[in-house]
Amino acid sequence: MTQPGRYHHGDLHAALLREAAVLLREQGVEGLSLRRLAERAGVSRTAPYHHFTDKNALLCALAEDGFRRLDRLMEEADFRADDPEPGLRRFVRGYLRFACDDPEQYELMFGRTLWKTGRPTESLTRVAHGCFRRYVDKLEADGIGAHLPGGTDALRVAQASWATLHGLCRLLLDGIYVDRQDMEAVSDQAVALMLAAVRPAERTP
Amino acid sequence: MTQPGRYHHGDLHAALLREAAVLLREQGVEGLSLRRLAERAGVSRTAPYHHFTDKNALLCALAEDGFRRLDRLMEEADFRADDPEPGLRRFVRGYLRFACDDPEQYELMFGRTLWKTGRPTESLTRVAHGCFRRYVDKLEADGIGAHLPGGTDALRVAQASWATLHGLCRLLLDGIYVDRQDMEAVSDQAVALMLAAVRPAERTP
DNA sequence: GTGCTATGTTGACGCTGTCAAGATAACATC
DNA sequence: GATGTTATCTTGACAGCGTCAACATAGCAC
Repeated sequence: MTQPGRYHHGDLHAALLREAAVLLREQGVEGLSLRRLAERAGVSRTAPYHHFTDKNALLCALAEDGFRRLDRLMEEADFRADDPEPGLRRFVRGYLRFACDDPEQYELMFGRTLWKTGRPTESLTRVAHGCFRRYVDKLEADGIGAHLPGGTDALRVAQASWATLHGLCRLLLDGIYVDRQDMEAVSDQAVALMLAAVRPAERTP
Repeated sequence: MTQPGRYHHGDLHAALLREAAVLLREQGVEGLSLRRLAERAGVSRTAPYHHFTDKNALLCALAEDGFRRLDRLMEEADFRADDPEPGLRRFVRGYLRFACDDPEQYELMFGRTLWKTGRPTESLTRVAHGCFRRYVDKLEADGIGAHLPGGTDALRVAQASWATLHGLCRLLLDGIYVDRQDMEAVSDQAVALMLAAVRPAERTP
């Protein structure tokens, strides 16, 4: 595909994304420069600009792939109404594993690079929101909603619980207040937290 | 202090930190370059290197200031044993306000820039950990520990609940799954989550 | 005054993203 | 098959960045 003698690359678009994913995993966003990327793909510095309007655009495409994988993880989630615990526990572990398997990818997906500094592509926003939407729907459809006390929106539970997961991943990956060896215990604690959220009505005053 | 005719600045160290805080607030970390900083302080490009070994060192100092302010917020926290809710609610609001008042500062304090990419100063690490330590101690001393079911460590509760707060801030500030107008509701939900965590023993099976 | 040290200066290097202008290949149309 | 259009890739250039080396100046101890 990348024949050396050819003036045209063949499928630079895909090659760039592929190489970018590798570079991201190995070096993080900071190590991912368009120039180095181009070099690895055996192409000149500015060639990528014919396939991505921007560095931002390329990163968005990369993050989008990540969200699609995360979405697949979402599909598999199953919060059974009679006892949500095992499903929830499996989901939490899956989420954490996703983040820990490729920290740089997770960072890119949820980090400030895209959402704050750069501007997220419309396409990226759609996929990312679809992923969250699926989580909310899952929570509702699988009957969690039925357990909620009056006035508590499933959306709020979704937001708060996702925040817990996300915060855990960030603290873990950046190594601030949680480190790798705490992971299991804190993960369990997070599950307990989230579980408690969906049945606060059972609390005794 | 910054008299134009003088060769020596007078107190460049402090001036740099002061100007850096402004620049950070206005433009974010991305807009904070040493060169621009030097220019604003009315000094040449490399002058800052006589006061900070590195850009990383300067950022660490900046973040350290933030942690000291956060620590003061920690001191004021008061989780009463008989009913932790109002204290917890006040604390959560305070934390969120802290993050929202100066998002860029919060980002710097907890972001990847310092903890992952750059290397945090020993001094920064000490202050940041002290801040968390105080939270754990507070939880324990204020009697939350007494409510915990056997085997649940206050440290775990601290980690999980801080993760919730942190995740909430990140989602909020980066504008991913939570936006400003959800803040109040999600904040309440977070309080409920954290509250549930400290009295799961009261759950009925 | 003499020397030492802290603090400031300019020059330079390599890296970055990105634009402009030109070269080449591929492909559609005649 | 020749021609024109378009997609793709090239080199050259620019401004910005962090940082090092070499040099200049001020302040302070002796």
